[in-house]
Amino acid sequence: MIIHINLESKYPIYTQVRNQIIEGIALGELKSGERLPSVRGMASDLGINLHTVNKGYKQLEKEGFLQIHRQRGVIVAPEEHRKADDFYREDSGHQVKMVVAEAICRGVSEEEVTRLIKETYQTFEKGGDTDGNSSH
Amino acid sequence: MIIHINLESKYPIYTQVRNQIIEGIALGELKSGERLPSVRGMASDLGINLHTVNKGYKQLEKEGFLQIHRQRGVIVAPEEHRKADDFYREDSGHQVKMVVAEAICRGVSEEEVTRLIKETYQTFEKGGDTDGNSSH
Amino acid sequence: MIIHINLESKYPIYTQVRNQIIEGIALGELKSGERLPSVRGMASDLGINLHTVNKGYKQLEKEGFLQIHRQRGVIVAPEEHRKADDFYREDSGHQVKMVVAEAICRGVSEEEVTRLIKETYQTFEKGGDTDGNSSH
Amino acid sequence: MIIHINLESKYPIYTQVRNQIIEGIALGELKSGERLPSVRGMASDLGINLHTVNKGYKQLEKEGFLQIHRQRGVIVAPEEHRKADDFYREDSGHQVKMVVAEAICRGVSEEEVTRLIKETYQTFEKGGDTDGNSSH
DNA sequence: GTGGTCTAGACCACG
DNA sequence: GTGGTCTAGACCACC
Repeated sequence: MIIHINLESKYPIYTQVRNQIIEGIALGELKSGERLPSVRGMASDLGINLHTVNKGYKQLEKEGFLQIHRQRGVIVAPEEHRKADDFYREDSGHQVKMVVAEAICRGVSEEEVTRLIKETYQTFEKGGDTDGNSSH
Repeated sequence: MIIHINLESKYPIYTQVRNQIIEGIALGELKSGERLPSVRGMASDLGINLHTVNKGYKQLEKEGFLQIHRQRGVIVAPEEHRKADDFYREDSGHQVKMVVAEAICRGVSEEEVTRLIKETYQTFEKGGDTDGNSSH
Repeated sequence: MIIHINLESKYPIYTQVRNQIIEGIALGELKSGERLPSVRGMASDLGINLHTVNKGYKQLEKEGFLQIHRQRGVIVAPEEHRKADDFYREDSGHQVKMVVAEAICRGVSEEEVTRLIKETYQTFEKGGDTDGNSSH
Repeated sequence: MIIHINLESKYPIYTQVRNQIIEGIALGELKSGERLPSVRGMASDLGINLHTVNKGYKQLEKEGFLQIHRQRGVIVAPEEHRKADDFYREDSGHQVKMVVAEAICRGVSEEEVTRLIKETYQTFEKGGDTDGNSSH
């Protein structure tokens, strides 16, 4: 599981960390129960501040993706802990709404969006993220 | 065109303004060439500062959704000005990737996501004519 | 002498009027002593506010390009009245400096800039220099 | 890198800041990757408001001259990010046209303009001080 | 009356 | 300590 940090990105670093860990789980690179590097280790690997990594981990814990134990370290939560809840549904619904609204405004058809979704699913099923590190 | 501001939202106010104007355009409530309230008028309606509205308007102008004229106010840009460009495609691609990744992590199937997209498109289409013939 | 107003331009309308009158003089379309449309006439032709035309005219008068008489209307000033003065030299020097500075920053060579200047001069000379006996 | 603000100038303060930073880059005083003062520092140095500095920085970022990072401050963009694009070419073409038109009207010969361009280039190449009357 | 510019001062997000 | 956001209020440019 390699994480790429783009210091030029408009997204804060802790969000990049969070996003790429979620991608890792979706790709199957990170499995339930698997252990992640310690906050210090990850921060050192990425050359960033340890508070930044900690913030990403904490958010993932709050969202049900990770479990943080004082002694046992950080592990990927079992699937049951990260089922879709109301908060997730509301948030993703909003994101989808904005993606669709902007697509309509820009003249992108529903077929194109659906195809993009399908292709994106395939990249995850294939287990190959080919998108490298664009704008993380 | 009514805009609701949520001061508790994690999204900054100017982004909420931006998003809801994009929704309005997608819904066809705002048509090309139509005039938006002045920054002062909108700010007063929403109970927020005029600079905040101005920032939302400026971003929409940069993105090609609006045109801001010195004294003639703010109008919705013609469709040609808001076609999909590379910057948009990269950004929306990233958003879609994160939506899909989180959906996979949360056990949401591709069918569910596709259905949500479809339903969202329908809510916009139901809104009626999404501009396109306003230029005659 | 036809003037085109671009309401979408970032330049104020009165500046567009001013600029195009200067271009007209440079092209020889407007000759010394020639009469310009009245403020009202020009405003009506262009479909703009008469104060806007008036502001453009007033600036040109201040700069020595026009003479405004209550009775005889607006005429192009004789060449002697629009010779280069210190104020002009300072201002154009500053404009040239910024053009050059930005060209350097953007990797545009001196040759390219000089060529652009030459080409621009040619477009004006092609327009036909019939303005008295100037030596340009 | 010293910036002079002229409160009496017809150019807005944020533009003066922008222009002089571009001059600094052209002169080689500011090199790619070099850090600029923080908005607060610069504002304090110049005796102006931090929002004014911020606006100048933001414009330079939009134009590709600077990169603004959340916590790492403001740095000069690498040369690749500030290559000539269509928008620049159109804008500089217009500026050159007006400089030439006014020069013709004022009886300034093409040779004089070309010489001024050459001299201006030399002041930048020399890395010398051109600041006699910058944006005053 | 419109948007543009500038100021002043506060709190937050980020690292 | 950095830039980001938001507020409040002033005056100017433009039409």
